[in-house]
Amino acid sequence: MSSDFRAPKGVPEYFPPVSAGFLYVRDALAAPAQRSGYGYIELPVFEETALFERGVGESSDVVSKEMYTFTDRGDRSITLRPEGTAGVMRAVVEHGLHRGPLPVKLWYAGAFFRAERPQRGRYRQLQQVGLEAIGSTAPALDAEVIALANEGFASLGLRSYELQLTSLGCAQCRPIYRELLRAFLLTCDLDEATRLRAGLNPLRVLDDKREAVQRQLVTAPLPVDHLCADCTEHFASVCSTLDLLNVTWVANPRLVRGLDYYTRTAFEFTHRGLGAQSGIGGGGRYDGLMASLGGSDLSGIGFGLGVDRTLLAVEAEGINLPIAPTIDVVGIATSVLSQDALILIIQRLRHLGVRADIAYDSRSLKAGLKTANRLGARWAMILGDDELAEGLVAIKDLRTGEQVHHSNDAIERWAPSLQWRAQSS
RNA sequence: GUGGGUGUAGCUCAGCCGGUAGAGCGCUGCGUUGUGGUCGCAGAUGUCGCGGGUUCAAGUCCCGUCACUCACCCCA
Repeated sequence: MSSDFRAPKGVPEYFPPVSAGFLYVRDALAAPAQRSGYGYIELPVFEETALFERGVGESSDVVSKEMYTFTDRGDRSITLRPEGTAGVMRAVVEHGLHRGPLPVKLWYAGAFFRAERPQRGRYRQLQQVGLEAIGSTAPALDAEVIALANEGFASLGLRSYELQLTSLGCAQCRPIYRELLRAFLLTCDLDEATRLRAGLNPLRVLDDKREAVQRQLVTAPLPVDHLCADCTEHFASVCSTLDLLNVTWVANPRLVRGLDYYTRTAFEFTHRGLGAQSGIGGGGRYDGLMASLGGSDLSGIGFGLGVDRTLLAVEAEGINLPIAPTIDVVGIATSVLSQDALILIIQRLRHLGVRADIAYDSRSLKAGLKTANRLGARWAMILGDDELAEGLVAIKDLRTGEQVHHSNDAIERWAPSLQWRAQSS
């Protein structure tokens, strides 16, 4: 409170015990990809500004007003990545990753940055788990990607979320529809900012939350009603495959993603109970993106899942994640002599997979036990001159109060009994 | 960028119509000599966000400012 420094505005920080939940959620969201043929890709957190301008689209809010952009010492314009897809595509093209079997399947996790006004669930530094499958237009791949996101959420025990799905059309049918919508929007009574958006990117007006706007849009033409034959068939196939995979979804013909590159399949996972920021993940197909970045004309599909928001969703549903305790045993030495022996035994235990710590600064056995208890240990291991003389250690079960002695040269035999396994909720 | 709410102990918060600051939890110690968690007793801790104004007197009223927060816009 009275320290000289504070964390930058809008940046969430996680520390024990909440940070364990953060790691658990992040890993759970990434797990489905890792067993489905996706390889890990580690990318720079900053890129040339132009990559995002061209990839994400200059008319998107993300690029036009939410990027952390600065000039580096070589006078280059650099931007902290606001999303993951553009960077993945750049890396695929740059390193020729698409010259192997297609589709190229990659997953990533890390921090992204958007210079927005922070609020609940909306941060300037956000954590995302994402994946991309590049080089195939197969609708079954769209379904796989969506199903993997769904599995991630479901594996956490989340229930009150919803998958919304639509198709935005392709390079053939979208431009025609776009003009149709633009013409329709000209007949509406809109404020200046919205009118401007209608001119630049009319699709974006469709999911405006304001009722005054939505009221005028009830008769607006919708993308799904103006798909070409190919897109219609593709979308129908995606839907039926999702049904086959038993993934529940609802059609939202007004769903529009915030990034300009999406074509055909677009989806979003929303959760009630996060406040105003309901999106916990989303993605879609981006068939023209790679070509627009100067690479081959390969299509792709992917998603980004918000780790911060998913953690909020888990909390909102009151889910107890099966998180293992941070330690099983705390060792207490009651004399200077026994201290060295204790350090060695603790090290052995750690190597055998027991989570073990030492009550370093406890001035008495009493204080040591108190420390062990407060650290959440299930057992205390006591080593004093008496035990040392007989080659023993005393193991006290802090829950029952029972105490037994073990020989300290048969550690392998009793170490397994000190592992407290996490229980699922 | 726009609007609302809130700033008091480490945390959650109380403090009425102004009278020089409190609770619970947590923390430290004691109650056993080598036995914690329960219980009992004792104790420590605050620029009452910051600056100004009104007043004999301001945590309390007024103005400004900063921070946090929720919401709009937008998004994960």
